[in-house]
Amino acid sequence: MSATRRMIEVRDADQCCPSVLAAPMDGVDAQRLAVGFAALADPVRLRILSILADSRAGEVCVCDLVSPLEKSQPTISHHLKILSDAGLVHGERRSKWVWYSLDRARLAQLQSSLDA
Amino acid sequence: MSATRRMIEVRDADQCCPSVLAAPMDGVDAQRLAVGFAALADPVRLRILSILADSRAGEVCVCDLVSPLEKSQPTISHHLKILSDAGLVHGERRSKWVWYSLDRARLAQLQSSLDA
DNA sequence: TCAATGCATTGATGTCCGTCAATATACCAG
DNA sequence: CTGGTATATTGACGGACATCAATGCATTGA
Repeated sequence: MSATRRMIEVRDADQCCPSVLAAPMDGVDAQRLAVGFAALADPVRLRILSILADSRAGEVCVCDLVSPLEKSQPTISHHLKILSDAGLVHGERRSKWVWYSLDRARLAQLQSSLDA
Repeated sequence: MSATRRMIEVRDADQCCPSVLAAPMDGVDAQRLAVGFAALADPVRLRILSILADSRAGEVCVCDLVSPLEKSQPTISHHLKILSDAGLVHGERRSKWVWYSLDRARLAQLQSSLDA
């Protein structure tokens, strides 16, 4: 899988944001939403999002996450892949480093699915 | 455990809603938030919340959940306990039935933890 | 070309979770 | 008290997940 290929699967505007409270949800919508919240259901991943949100440049490389989170580098990569599959972050390779940034729009979608 | 005892552990207003995006989160806050999102990270539980939100009286008994969700009664009870422990629903016994209702304030807390 | 660095993937391990059958508990009607 | 109904709990099973060591791949610099 090439680096330039990795973005095509990320998002489809229609399939992301049913509302929990607006109407009875069918199993398919519920399953999709559950995957989104599952990405948020881990303290390491929440802290990754938090660090990304707080970064000056809006992005950080993996090497800058390992030490503050006190997890191994493979573990951090694992969590970044889950966040990336959920559309919450995007990674871009620049020379030796991969820079990850937050997708605030995707986060807002999940948030709005909880609208009253 | 008696029915009247079950409410004491439910909530403490201070411990529920750190913000993901406002500042770097410590592990304790992240852990607490992750527990909240984990309660939302299952399609059956999301559909329970959805059914509760859509109910006329604002509450439904367990017996009204089993058939639409196509899960066994113990499974539904299991999910209701998880939602209850997370403070997202509350159950009240009235005669033979236990009526569950949505805690919209708790849901709003989780939602606001994703504020930009 | 070679060694070093940054990141991803694989494989293994222990733990947690969703599910249901069986059982227990609570309540009510008779 | 007895039987029936509604819900909760227990125990067991299979699958998913978090974690890390080892390894692979890509990039850079010498």
